[in-house]
Amino acid sequence: MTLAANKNLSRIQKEKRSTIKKAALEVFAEYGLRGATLDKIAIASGLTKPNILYYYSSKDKIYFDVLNGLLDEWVAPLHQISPNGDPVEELLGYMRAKLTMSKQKPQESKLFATEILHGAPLTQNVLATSLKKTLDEKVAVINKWISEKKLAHVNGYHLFFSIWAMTQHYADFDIQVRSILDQSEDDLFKDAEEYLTSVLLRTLDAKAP
Amino acid sequence: MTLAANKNLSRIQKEKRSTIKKAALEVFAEYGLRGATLDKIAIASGLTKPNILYYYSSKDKIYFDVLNGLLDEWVAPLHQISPNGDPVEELLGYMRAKLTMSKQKPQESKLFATEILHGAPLTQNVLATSLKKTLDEKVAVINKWISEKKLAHVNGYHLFFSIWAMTQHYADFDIQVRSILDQSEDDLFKDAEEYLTSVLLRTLDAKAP
DNA sequence: GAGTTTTTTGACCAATTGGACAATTTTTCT
DNA sequence: AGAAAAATTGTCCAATTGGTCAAAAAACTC
Repeated sequence: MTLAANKNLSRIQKEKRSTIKKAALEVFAEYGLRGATLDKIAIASGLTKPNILYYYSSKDKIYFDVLNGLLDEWVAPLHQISPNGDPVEELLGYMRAKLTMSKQKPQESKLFATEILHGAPLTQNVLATSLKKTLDEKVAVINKWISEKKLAHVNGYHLFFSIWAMTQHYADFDIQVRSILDQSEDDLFKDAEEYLTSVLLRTLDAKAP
Repeated sequence: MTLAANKNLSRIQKEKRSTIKKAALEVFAEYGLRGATLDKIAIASGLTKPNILYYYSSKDKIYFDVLNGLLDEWVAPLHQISPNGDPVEELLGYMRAKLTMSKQKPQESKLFATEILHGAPLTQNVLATSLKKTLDEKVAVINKWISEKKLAHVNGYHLFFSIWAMTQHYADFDIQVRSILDQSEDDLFKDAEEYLTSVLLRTLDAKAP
């Protein structure tokens, strides 16, 4: 956790804060920080505006709290990559975890994308410290694997960028994807996984030029 | 052009509309439609707010005009893919064109991303008709190439999705990329092109399982 | 250069916004 | 049950917003 959470909160406080965060996620994901209004969050949560401000002293505080909850979740799958596993399997697993997040938590992905797109006012710090540190470590693992000939010679940083980009695309740009492909969600993600698996397998295969 | 443009406009009208659109692109790309204000556009353009409203009757009209100019540009490289060229070269060229756009027109990319992310209120129509039509054609070309054994057996739609995602990522998420990689822009895009070329070459190679 | 049209602007307005606050209601604790 | 604490809400406010309008200033025509 980035912030001490649920410390000395009553049952009602925990419930209401959770209700507010859930509603706020919907609204922020759809409208962004500046486009979201307390009235919209109030309606989405079924609470009154002053009641929301009783739990969060400002709109920005809500945004901060929602976003902080997201960041940990966003980085989490990265920690699952084990230096001891099979390189290709580890990275395929990471891609699948990210793709699953896109399917099951599209709002979170969109909110994160909006935040970065608009200058990452609240996250730049975390990106430059915590995320960079974790990623540096994982890229070191990649480079070790490459030196052991277990992986094709790829740029580790850009490998992760491309995995992020390709998987999050299905959440962030879902409207575009769905304008073009008229499939059920399950079929779409099945095809996506198949395609991405094929791309990664070919990209990472140590036995290629 | 999506709309009849510059029809019977005086010199001043052309100049001022262009000034407004340029300033509006900056502001919309940074703040989104709802976060952008006429005051910000006024300051960015050096005009007064009523003067802007003399040329565009509303904020939405400005957004509409700016976005429409973008859409053509966004789809254009797709038309350059020729069924008669070498398949891999054609698709590599397309990827490079999109990557160059990300480098040279990041604001356009961000504005487009924001629009899609927030539900594509103005573009959904274009996506579902014009873009879908063009993409269907190009995927047909891909499938022809595959049947001629000139290309690996890939899902054409997801191939394009991944090219879009990977190239636009460098514009849309530049803040994240730059938080992690502390390079000059030129070096960054050189590495990106090298990596993406390698991914595409391996993904598209007809002589692989 | 007078007259007409186009462009520009200061002052203003109504609606929406984030937020304050006192009063009321509900919950909790004994 | 009754006091104290916590939760809820109706009402209000100042700031910001998109947009109007009449008057002034420039630009263009003859």
